Amino acid sequence: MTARRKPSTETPVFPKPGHNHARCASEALRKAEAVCTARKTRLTDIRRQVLELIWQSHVPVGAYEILSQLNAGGGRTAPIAVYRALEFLMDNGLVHRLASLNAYIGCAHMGDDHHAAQFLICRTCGTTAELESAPLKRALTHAVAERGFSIDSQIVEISGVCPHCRATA
Amino acid sequence: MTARRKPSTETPVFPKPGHNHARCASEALRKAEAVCTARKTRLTDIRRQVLELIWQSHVPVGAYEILSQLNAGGGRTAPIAVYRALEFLMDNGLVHRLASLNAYIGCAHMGDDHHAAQFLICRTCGTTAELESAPLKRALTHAVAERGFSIDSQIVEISGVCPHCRATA
DNA sequence: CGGTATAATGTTATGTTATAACATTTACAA
DNA sequence: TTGTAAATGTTATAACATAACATTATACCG
Ligand SMILES: [Zn+2]
Ligand SMILES: [Zn+2]
Ligand SMILES: [Zn+2]
Ligand SMILES: [Zn+2]
Repeated sequence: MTARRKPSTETPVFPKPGHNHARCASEALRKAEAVCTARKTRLTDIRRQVLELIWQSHVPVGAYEILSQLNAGGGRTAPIAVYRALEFLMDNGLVHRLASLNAYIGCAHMGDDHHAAQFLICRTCGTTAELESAPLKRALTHAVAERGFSIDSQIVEISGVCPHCRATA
Repeated sequence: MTARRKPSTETPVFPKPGHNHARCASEALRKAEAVCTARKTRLTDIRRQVLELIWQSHVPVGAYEILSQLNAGGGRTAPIAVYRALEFLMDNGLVHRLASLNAYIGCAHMGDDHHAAQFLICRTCGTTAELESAPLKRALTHAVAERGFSIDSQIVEISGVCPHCRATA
């Protein structure tokens, strides 16, 4: 009998170049609707548009890049509108901000109310994925507690080269 | 026989409110000189001034705050000069940038050529310390390798309340 | 339905952080 | 000393983010 890992403990795969991303995006939007319904918050037009633009890829996108895409058709949306939408999306756990890039990415675990995310950022293709390593989380919690420090929030952003770019290089 | 930890494995202490900080600062400047000598780089006036300003405390300081202190006596230094000094100091491992604060802090391990630092940031007093946890480093390295990712650089910034502020509250 | 409170968005302006491009000066060594 | 590279000066602008206040949309109650 061959031992097989349970799905829940499998190491997540880094997003592949040719994957069906339309599916990622539509799934994300569907989940976002569900989250907002559950939380009795409103996924308004502009908020949905921003979320859709963010989910165009797994590459983090800057606020002003979102803005220029919003205004591509001659719109006149102001920066603040984008930042307000981003604030809403982050408050509702739908989007994360990457401090090392000043950019935003869709949350891969909507509704799971994880507030502390760890990221892998490929410096070659830009693709970014959440790490979600329990051992890492434990090591971090332990190291911090050992120093008498109490955690509010954390940022873990790891920059490097993703498996696909390594293979291609 | 009471077991005592070896000094090298002792958990570093978070900077205490009343400590002799003048000593921290002078030590830091002395080490910085040594590092620059060893690396055959020059700790020029402006670079030293910026480093001294950064070492005024264990609270990270913004580039424009450094700038205004430099210009406090009627100077006319431009922002770019500060950024160039910061770039030099970071390249030489004398200063770190905190992405979550857009601020800079003196490196606690000058000359040890550690390029990956982890930080604890007190949201109450602002005091920030390097974590340098080997288990955390291992967990991180392992989690990343497991996903076929190769690391270039990493950011670990943990925000919370330091032991002294907890005690005071 | 109509009124009212709250949430969301619009509008304008400004604050904050960081870099580009090119000129000039300084340090150092051949 | 004189050529060269490093450092700094000067001016302008890019990139990221928020303040303050007006207006509009939404939901909820009577
Ligand atoms: Zn996808
Ligand atoms: Zn890649
Ligand atoms: Zn000190
Ligand atoms: Zn504190």
